[in-house]
Amino acid sequence: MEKAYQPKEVEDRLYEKWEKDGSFTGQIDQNKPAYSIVIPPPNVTGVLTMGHVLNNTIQDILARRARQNGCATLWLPGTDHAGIATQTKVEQQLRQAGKSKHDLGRERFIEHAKEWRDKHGGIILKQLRKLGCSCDWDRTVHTLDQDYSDAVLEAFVRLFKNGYVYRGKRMVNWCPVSLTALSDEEVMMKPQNGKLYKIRYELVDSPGEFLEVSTTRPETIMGDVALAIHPDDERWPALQGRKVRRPLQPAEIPIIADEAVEKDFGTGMLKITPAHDPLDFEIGQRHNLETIDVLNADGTLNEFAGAEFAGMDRFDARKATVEKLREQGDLIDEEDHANNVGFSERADVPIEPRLSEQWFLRYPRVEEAKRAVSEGFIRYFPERWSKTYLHWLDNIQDWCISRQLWWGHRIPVWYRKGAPRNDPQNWHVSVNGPDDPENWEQDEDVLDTWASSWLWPLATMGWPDQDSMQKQGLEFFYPTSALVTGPDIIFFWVARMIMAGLEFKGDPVDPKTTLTDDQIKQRIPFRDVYFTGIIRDSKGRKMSKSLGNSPDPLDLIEKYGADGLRHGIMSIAPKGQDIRFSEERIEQGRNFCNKLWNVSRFRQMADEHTQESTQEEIINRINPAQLSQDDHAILLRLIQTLDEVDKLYQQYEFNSVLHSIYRFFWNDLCDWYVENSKPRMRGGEDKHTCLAVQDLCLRQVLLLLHPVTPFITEELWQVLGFSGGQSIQWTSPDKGSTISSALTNAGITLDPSALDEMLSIRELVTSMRALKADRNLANNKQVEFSFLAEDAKAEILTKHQSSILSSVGAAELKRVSAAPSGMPALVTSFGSVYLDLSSGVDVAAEKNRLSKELASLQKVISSIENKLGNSAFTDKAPAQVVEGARRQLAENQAKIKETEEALKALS
RNA sequence: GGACGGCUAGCUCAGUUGGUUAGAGCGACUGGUUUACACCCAGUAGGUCACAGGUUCGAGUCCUGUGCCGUCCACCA
Repeated sequence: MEKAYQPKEVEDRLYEKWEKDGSFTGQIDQNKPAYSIVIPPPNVTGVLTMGHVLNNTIQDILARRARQNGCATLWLPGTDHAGIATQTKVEQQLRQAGKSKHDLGRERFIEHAKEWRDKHGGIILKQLRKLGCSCDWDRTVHTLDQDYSDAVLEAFVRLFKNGYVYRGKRMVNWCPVSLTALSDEEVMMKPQNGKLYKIRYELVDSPGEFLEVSTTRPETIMGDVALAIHPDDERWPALQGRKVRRPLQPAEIPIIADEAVEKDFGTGMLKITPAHDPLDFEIGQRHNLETIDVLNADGTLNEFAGAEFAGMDRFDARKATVEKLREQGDLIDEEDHANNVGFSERADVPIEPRLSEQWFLRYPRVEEAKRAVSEGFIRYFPERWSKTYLHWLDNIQDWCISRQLWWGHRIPVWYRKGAPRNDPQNWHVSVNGPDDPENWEQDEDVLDTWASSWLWPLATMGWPDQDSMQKQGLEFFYPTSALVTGPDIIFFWVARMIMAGLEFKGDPVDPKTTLTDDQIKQRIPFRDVYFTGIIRDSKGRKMSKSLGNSPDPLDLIEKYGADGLRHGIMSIAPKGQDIRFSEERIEQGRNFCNKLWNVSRFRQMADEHTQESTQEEIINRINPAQLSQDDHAILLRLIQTLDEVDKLYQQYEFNSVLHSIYRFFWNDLCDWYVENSKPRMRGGEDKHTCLAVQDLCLRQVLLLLHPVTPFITEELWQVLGFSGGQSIQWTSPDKGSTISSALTNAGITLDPSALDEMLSIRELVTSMRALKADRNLANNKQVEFSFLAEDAKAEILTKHQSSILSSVGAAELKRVSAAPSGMPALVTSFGSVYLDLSSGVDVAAEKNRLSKELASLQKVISSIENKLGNSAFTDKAPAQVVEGARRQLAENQAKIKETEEALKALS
């Protein structure tokens, strides 16, 4: 074995073998419990980020643990077509070649985009393999696959037939760069420092008299169709029904009253521009006002804005209109104003509220979706996200699902040629289109990407085709066991998947009928949802391409190994908290693997029984008569750890899992047990027993760690001969109780007091080492100790003598009957320990040290005495606590006494 | 404006249902080639648990309020 673990020599080889052996294949097996996960499909042209590493490592841990536990396990991978993002990239690339999508036309553009996707796509799936992800790659799905596309259209058609889908002219969020409508969820509000302009409008019937109105968007004044005041506003008793002159594109517009106007904001007067503001649109509807749209789709002004501004970009036009108003004397005031502006998530430009014909979805099964989570049929980890989810459902708005793009699922609606489109009589809605296509033209728009990915758990398993569902095991694997994703897509994806599952899984249910609890349980797409945190850089900023603060996971794998990366990221991922990334953590993950490697190497150097070491065989190698207290203690700790880790895994407490394993493996097993086994292995009679105990521990540690660090654990599993010719993937760690009973059956009963004993011996060793270190004595300098203790304690010390000596670096630890004078002393729970220094002792320094010790003991004692002197405490506190305090008092008093004696002995 | 989360050692974080003297890793410092590992071992220093009240025999932990940081929702032109 190499001196240090070399991941590169192991990872690719093992991954290839696993894949070849079909380890990742999700076999339907009615004799086993099913365990399934569908991957949150990454953008097909995306590359692996740290977020993916976290997310997919967790999924892999769950999948591998399920396989170990004997489940029929499916982790289903795939990608989504990422409508806007991909189309934008392809268009960009065309533009560089001096072309636009219109030059190609729809068909050829899509062909082109597919080529582009196939060339640049799928990288991320290869990267996931590097990370060790155990996906069933034969079942990789893409949202634009034929079957998947059919499912998406089928869902649309069914929703349409049930009256959930409708077409309408409405105010939507328009992205002037991507030239498409967006859903509310795709709009991000950003605080902006803008200006609030006060503009005057002249009263038509009273020239020279003006009303003042505040606005942040003077470039839309040409679209004003009214001014509005609040009906109860007493400042303007007689304005209603009168008219003002619009200062740009002059026209007479009425003054109206509407409750939506805030009396206390600005001047209390609102200009109404129904084409460019959602609230104004509503008011316009109420008062039957006309709509003047002064903007083009790309955010430039159109001819209704007047020749002077037509063609100008909206932000240039803002400046120009302000100038014009200033010249006319209509600009009264201009002040700084902070407000929130909606930005397009993808293009990162302010969206325009825009009136347009779009397809909308009224969500199905909203009430059942709430019940699914509030009743715990679906469990959220951490639980608190359920509140966010429920709040959204309580305030749910219809979903604008049409996008003015070409890249995506084209809406399966055809209009009769030459007939008015707004009359549903002239519509044909079906998956395959009309039988006489020559008389119809299809809707130009495609569906929002999320309107395809919301079917992910269903459509990846063959829905809606009966044969495919049968073959792909929908009934077996659905509901999936767990979903691992970020809380940022609760609305985009999680909530929608739940509603889709409730609506589409199983036999259709009349929209008016509410689902029963049993139906809900069968239809939900997943049982547990684990929400990861967001990975931030060391300064707490979100990782992003533009900041360049996101490391390339592939570089990290190259440097630290996939296991190192996985271990590192998992150890810093508290449940649901954001994660502060730093490369040092990954380094620690690598170090952990190396430690595992080396303790195995140490074990192998002993060169015995490293073939065919099954659990039974290992236990048989133990000679019960030779078991030391240390053996008892480490086995007890092993059992504790097995139970603890199992519980933590079930709660998705991954960082605690690793912490627990770390403590057992590194602190207890390596630092203490293996160190203390060295003298025994020098040829003591109990060498074989000691090695067997090591094997037992190591074997379980590998099993516990395998989901997290699959490569190194598989490698060592083989090297140490635990395999019996089989991969580690199919063996689960034991429960504490099974190890216990296996030991009992072999005639081994563990002594429960061994644990405490080991801990106090370790404490003693620590103090003795510190006493040496204080005097600048090197660890390996063999010194002599003596101790003064009562018989019972002395017996224990004698029992542990050899490991104390080797751990501390001492030649002798002899019992004395009186305090030796002039020696540095240590008061411990075992009695007083004296360090024999051949050279002179700095008496003053020793006295100082002991006095400090005494003072701190006295402080502790007085606090306990206070407590015990308080009758309220002794009366009300549980007897156990009071008893603990008494015992503690006695112990500390004894220590004081000994310390005083030690002080005396110094002089 | 509303909701949620965070504030514990220089840094990153643990800290179960309130109960001994608040822990770990990293970093710092000191010492170290003992039959694995310097990607290691041993040890030391370092904390008014954000702040203010309250409940309690007892509060990092429970309650109320405040501050700061972060996230989400809403969107007064």
